[in-house]
Amino acid sequence: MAKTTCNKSRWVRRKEARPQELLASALALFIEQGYASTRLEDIARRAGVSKPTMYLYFKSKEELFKAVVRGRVVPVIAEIETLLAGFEGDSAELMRRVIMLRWVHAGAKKDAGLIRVITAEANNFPELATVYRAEVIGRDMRLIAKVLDRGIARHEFRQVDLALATEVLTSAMLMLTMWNSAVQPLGHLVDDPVMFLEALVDLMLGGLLPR
Amino acid sequence: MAKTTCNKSRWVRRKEARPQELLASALALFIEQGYASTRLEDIARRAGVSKPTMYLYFKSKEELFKAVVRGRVVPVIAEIETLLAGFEGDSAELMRRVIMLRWVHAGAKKDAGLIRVITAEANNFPELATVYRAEVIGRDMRLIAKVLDRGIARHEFRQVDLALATEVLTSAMLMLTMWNSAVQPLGHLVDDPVMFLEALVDLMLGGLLPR
Amino acid sequence: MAKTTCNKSRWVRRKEARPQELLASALALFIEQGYASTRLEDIARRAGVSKPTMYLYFKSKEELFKAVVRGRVVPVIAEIETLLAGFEGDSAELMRRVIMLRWVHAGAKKDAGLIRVITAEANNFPELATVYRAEVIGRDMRLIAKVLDRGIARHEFRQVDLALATEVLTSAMLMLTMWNSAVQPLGHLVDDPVMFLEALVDLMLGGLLPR
Amino acid sequence: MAKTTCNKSRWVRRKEARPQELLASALALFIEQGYASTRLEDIARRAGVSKPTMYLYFKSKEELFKAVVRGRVVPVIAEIETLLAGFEGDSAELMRRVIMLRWVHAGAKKDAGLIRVITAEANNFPELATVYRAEVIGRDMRLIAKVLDRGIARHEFRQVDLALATEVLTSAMLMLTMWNSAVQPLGHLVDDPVMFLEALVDLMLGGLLPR
DNA sequence: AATGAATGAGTATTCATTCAT
DNA sequence: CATGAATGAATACTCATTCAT
Repeated sequence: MAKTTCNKSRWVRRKEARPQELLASALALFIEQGYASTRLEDIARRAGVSKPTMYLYFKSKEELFKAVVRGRVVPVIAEIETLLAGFEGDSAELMRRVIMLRWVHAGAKKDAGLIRVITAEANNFPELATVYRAEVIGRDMRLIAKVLDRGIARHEFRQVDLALATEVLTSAMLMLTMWNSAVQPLGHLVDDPVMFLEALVDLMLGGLLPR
Repeated sequence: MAKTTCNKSRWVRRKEARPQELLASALALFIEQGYASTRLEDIARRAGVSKPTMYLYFKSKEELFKAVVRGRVVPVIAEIETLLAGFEGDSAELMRRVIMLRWVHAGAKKDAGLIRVITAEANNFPELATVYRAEVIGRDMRLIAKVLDRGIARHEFRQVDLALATEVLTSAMLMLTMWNSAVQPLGHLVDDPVMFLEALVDLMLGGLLPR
Repeated sequence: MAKTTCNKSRWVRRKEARPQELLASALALFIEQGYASTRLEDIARRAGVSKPTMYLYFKSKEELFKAVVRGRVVPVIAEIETLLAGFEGDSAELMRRVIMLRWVHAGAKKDAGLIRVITAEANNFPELATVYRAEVIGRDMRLIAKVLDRGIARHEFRQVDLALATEVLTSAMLMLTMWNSAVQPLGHLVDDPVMFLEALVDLMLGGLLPR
Repeated sequence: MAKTTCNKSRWVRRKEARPQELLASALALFIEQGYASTRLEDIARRAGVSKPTMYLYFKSKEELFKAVVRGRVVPVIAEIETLLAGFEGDSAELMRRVIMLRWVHAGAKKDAGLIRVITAEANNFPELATVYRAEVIGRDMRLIAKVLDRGIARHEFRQVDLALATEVLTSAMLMLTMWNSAVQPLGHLVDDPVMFLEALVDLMLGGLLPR
């Protein structure tokens, strides 16, 4: 059903695809240039439509931005959550896998750069920031928290403060995401994301102190 | 005697102070609203001058922005570096102190939010991003790297990869800075910065695994 | 039937006509007030459109000016050239006719005042001046030169220096044009253009010296 | 008296020289760039003073311009007039001399380009144009008219219309002046001013028709 | 549904002009 | 007298948004 849309014609398919094309175009440009610096006209052109067409689907530039953000809110890490629901094995390994998966499925993708835009526009779009914080980042954190919780419960991890440890881990991951998406000019804060993440996990698990 | 400059006329002359006032005003507004959304007029008003006055000191909005960023480049953590040059004692303690100092002296200040703006505008102002990466963030990283290096040399730390460990630690710190400056609407990613940093240090040093 | 385009709404669409209307408006105002003193807004208003509309057709005030000038370059005296191609009769008469025709068809028209603007802005728009000199004035001169050449070849004129004689004749004609277009305030340098031209021809042909 | 100004000091001399320096600077720049495009600041700099200084001597940019023009009104051709008052000899020769003198003493000088500016700004500064027309050009014309009158009276010239012949001759001369001052980009309408003038005189006197 | 054409409300920037010293 | 500092009033240009087709 739903997804089977036996498109009567290419034209009809277009009609239904338009919003998605616009959202994708907007997302890409917002990430590249920021919200304020991105011209509606460029978004339209990139989506292969004319400027006024956007107004058929979104009430304003602001609404378009909101739609872009909300579009990211839902689907991101749902899969990861299920994937790991049934995991057996030690929590250190689980942690490693979760973090890597989350990177591959989300952080590494170009779209992840949206977090940069939202952070930048936090004061101009408070509600957006709030929603994003709650739905996207919050979900990330819950993911991490679960793993930590499991590790502690199973005495595989020290009894650290759950909330704080979650924050620390998430911070490093998010920073990687932001930086990685900030394209060329910032120069890699991080040489190789995967190695960075491995080091993160290693340090988080084993600490600096010799044992 | 006499001429006790009681200037209360239409305007006041303060050649010396003006640039600093303008830079401060611009910095505050850029952090609050981002580069593109900040109107020159607002910067001027906040600095207590009229719009054209800025052009007496800066050639354009862009130059003003660059000056703002360059102004941050030099002084930030010079003090910390000296402070710690003569430190005696174990490296774990040193790490704790460095991170806390850096927070108090730099990250906690409102100005630190500039990193958000630069990250956001990285593609629009590549040179700026490069400079900032090299001069400001780079210095941060060198600071951390020194501590790690010392710890490893003295066998107080495990023999981790220096570069990667530095990246991990710095990332978490920078994320804290960005988030903390993103004011209200993003909601605290981090409840209490100091506790966050303590947790960071604790985890970094001791790891999650029980010993 | 039906849709008899009775557009009386906030604005009207006339893609085809607009550029010409704008050019005409700009030409008139440039001639009246000069390039620098003419405000884009006035040009727009006079053309019955809003300011931004001009940017739909011309990239900048400068481009608009260039277009105005280039628009004059082509068509001016083409007709005269053909008209006179087949002329039979003595060269004195031909000279008289050419000069009068050129006046009626070009110099007497309001548009001719453009030469004043171009002369005034010669240093600010060198390329324009060059083009105008070559294409418009140059054509005028070639016209005159042909007549002179013919007269000399047929021994109807003295064997004067062709180039110089052309310059002299053209100068007087152009001055008439400039002055005539400079409207009221300069006071007529010339009382009656036609009489002026007749005197010019008469003097040029017969000279002052009695024979 | 008057002109002997035994300047007490260099400083005092300065004070008296200032207006002249400003006028000269303004004249040069107005000729080069036109009235509207010339910035007060540039005029001041070229005169070696600061912007506000001009306001000590002239009420506004407009007044400065007027002063520039009025300054030209008086002295220009006074000398020529006297020089020729006592001329003996035939009028053809007189005509030649007058025109050449007038060129050397006035038209050839850079300042003569002012006529271009005034022509350009005729509509914006009507009074100026009127004054200039009457005082400067008018004097030129009277000069020519005298010569013509003399020639006709002495039966050395044909009995042409005095006013019209004057206009024709003056036009060519003025055009030469305007063009010559319009610097490089217009390309010489006239290859060599002196040869141009010789041709002018020759044609005016002898005409094109063979005798 | 889609768009070419048009515009209102800005925004950075310039420049003649004026204070206060 | 002279000027560094400051500004009000413009002006070119941009951009999100809307109309009419």
